[in-house]
Amino acid sequence: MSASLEAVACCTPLSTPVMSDEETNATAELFRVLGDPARVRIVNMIVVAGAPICACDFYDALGLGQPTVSYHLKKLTDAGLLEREQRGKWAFFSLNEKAVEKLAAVADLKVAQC
Amino acid sequence: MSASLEAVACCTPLSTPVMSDEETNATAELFRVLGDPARVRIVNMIVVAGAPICACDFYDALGLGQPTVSYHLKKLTDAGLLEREQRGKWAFFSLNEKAVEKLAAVADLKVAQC
DNA sequence: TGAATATATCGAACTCCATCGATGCATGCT
DNA sequence: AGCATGCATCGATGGAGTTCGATATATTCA
Repeated sequence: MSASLEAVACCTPLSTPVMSDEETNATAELFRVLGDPARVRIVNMIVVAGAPICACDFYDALGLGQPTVSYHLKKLTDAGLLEREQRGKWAFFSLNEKAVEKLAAVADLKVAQC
Repeated sequence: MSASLEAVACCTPLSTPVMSDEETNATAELFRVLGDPARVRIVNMIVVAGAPICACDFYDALGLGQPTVSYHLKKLTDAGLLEREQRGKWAFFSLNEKAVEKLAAVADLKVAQC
C-alpha cells in the first residue's frame, strides 16, 4: 500500500509501542498532508461550514489558482481526509468522519490504545 | 513571531472559526514538523519510554547519521514539542506536556472551543 | 451537436527539505 | 593542560513539494 493513499486507514497513534516502518510512514504522511497552510484552511472552512463546500469557493479564500486548489484537494482526498461529491459540473468536498476520529486518536499522546 | 519557532504556542484548533493567516500558518507548521517518519519515531520512542531519551539512542533506532538526528531534534524542540536537557556531555530529550495537550486540541475537529 | 463552464491533469520552474561529511564547540577525564 | 567524546553547525547535494500556465476532460445548456 502506498503511503500517499489512505494514510488515515492505518490505526497508528503516536503513543503506539514499537511502531513499524509502515505505521511510522503512514502516521507521518497524515501529518504531512496537513502541514500546509492552504490545506489547513480548506479543512477549517469545511469544519466551520458544517456542510460540503464547492471547489470554486476555495479560490478566493486561499488566494491560489484553480489548478493549485485542485492539487491540494486531491492531496487531502487521497489521504482519506476529504470526500469528493460531484454535483452537476461542480465538485463538493466534505470531511471524512472516520478520518476525523483517526486524526484525533493519532495526535493523542496519552492514550495508548487503538 | 516566526512560524518556525514555538508553533505550539498559538491555540488554533482546526475547528476554530475564521482562522487568521498567522493561526493557519502556526497550525500547519505544527503538523509539518510531525510530517516526517524520523520525527514521528522520535516522539513515539519518547512517549513509550515515559522518560527522557539520550540523543545517541536515536542514531541506530532511526538509521540516520548523527547530524541528521540532531537536525530533527532541533526541529521538534524549536516547535515546542520537545524539551532539551543537558546531562554532562549527553543531551536528553523529553516531551513538552503543554505541546502534547495542544496537539490533541488542534487535531480535534469536533470541539470548537479554545 | 456545439458552446460554455467547472474541474483535473500535464509540464516546467522555483523553492524548500532531508541527508551527509567535515568541522566547531562543550563537557569530562587523565 | 591535553585528549577524548558527544552534540551542534556549516556547506553541499539530491529529491520532493508547491505553484502556475496551458491543455484535456466532463457536465450543462441552447
